[in-house]
Amino acid sequence: MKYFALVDCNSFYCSCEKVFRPDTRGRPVIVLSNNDGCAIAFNKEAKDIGFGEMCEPFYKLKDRIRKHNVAVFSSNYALYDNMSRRVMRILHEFSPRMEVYSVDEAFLEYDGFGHYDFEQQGRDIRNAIYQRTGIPVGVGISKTKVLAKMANRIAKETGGVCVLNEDDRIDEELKKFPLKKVWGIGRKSLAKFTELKIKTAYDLKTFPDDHLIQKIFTKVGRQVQDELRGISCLEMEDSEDLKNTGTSRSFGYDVHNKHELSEALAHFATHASLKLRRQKSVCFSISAFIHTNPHKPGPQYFGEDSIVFSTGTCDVMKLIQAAHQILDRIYKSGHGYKKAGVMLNHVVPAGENQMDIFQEDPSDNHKMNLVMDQINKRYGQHTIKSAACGLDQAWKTVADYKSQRYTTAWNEILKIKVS
DNA sequence: TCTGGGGTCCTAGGACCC
DNA sequence: TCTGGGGTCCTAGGACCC
Repeated sequence: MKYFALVDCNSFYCSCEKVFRPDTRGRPVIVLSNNDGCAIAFNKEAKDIGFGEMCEPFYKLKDRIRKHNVAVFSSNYALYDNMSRRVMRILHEFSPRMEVYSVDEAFLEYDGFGHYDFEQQGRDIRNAIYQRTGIPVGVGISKTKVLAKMANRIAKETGGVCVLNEDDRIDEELKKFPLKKVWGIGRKSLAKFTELKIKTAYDLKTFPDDHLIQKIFTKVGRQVQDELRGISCLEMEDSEDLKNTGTSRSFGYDVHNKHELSEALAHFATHASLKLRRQKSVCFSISAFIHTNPHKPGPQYFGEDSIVFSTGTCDVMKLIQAAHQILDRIYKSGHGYKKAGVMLNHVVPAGENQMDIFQEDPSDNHKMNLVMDQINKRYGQHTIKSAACGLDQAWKTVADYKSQRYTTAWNEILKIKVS
């Protein structure tokens, strides 16, 4: 019998900020999305006083934030990514079979051969991560991924570790567990389940008509149902390579000028191509889009197009060029653009490109890409870049409450004053 | 005034082929 | 004029996740 553990960092972004800002201890903490647009992460203190609705616009919260002395941060992905890596590295010591599911959570698999004291294992994981990173985590362990997810939810309310092993105990918890909290059940299917009078996880587990579930909720719904029954359908995914990747941003203001859009797209293509090169992959197509602000009244425009390459590429210059070609096709003057982005699709490992990518296309300058990456790694992001990205980048997103990159930039390292 | 960003998987249906 | 059946591949869009 296999077992799955789900380890999930408690309000991860807030916890990262708290590690370096002990003065926020005991205070509510909120982290904002890109562009300081809306609130996306809340610590327990913030949730306790009523915050917690995902993606509520920041401007609507300002009064309450002031009233409750909430500590507010712009999102600082350099910090979160680095803290995430530290957590994952520690976690890896606990099982060789690990799947990093997101920036703040990972599955561990335990095979059926060893005899494990899972309660103890859970406590050890928590202690190790907290001691070595300052990040608190919850650990849920059970027979399937869906049940491990559920155990993790329970763990967060009951002291940090929850092991669901005995069938009677599982059923008891399933009966108390609302369907909408089950992993894989979203808003749309919840409505349909309600029509079928399926309200709890237990209702779904014991629903007699499997064919009906298959018909309405497709394979996905059936898998959730089986997983709740303790039949494992969702395996560990071992490849961490992205299959698609992209970069997009909302702008700090409405952009009317095509030149600014072209700079932004160059910037996004640069960023996305770096993600490709990091995992030693190439893409066979690029798409780019620009769109107006959907929250504003008046005519909207959403322009998008793509270009397919005959050979895979991760060459930043080639991708910028392609993004600009797309912009020429989709740009319409007279609109104020609020958001744009670049996506790289049909991604495959560079080695799987029909021929060796490093010899295949002479127009791809790989040496130059490698040198640029090395310089930027050593001296900081954007030290060297294509002039197409522009210099002032006035369209940049707003981030008025950003903390320092304590762990990844020498000049922003934590300073301690002794007085 | 101010409303995020980045992913995955699945299915239906069209295009195409024999 | 009448006009089958079966298969594959691809893509757009839906749903879900963090």
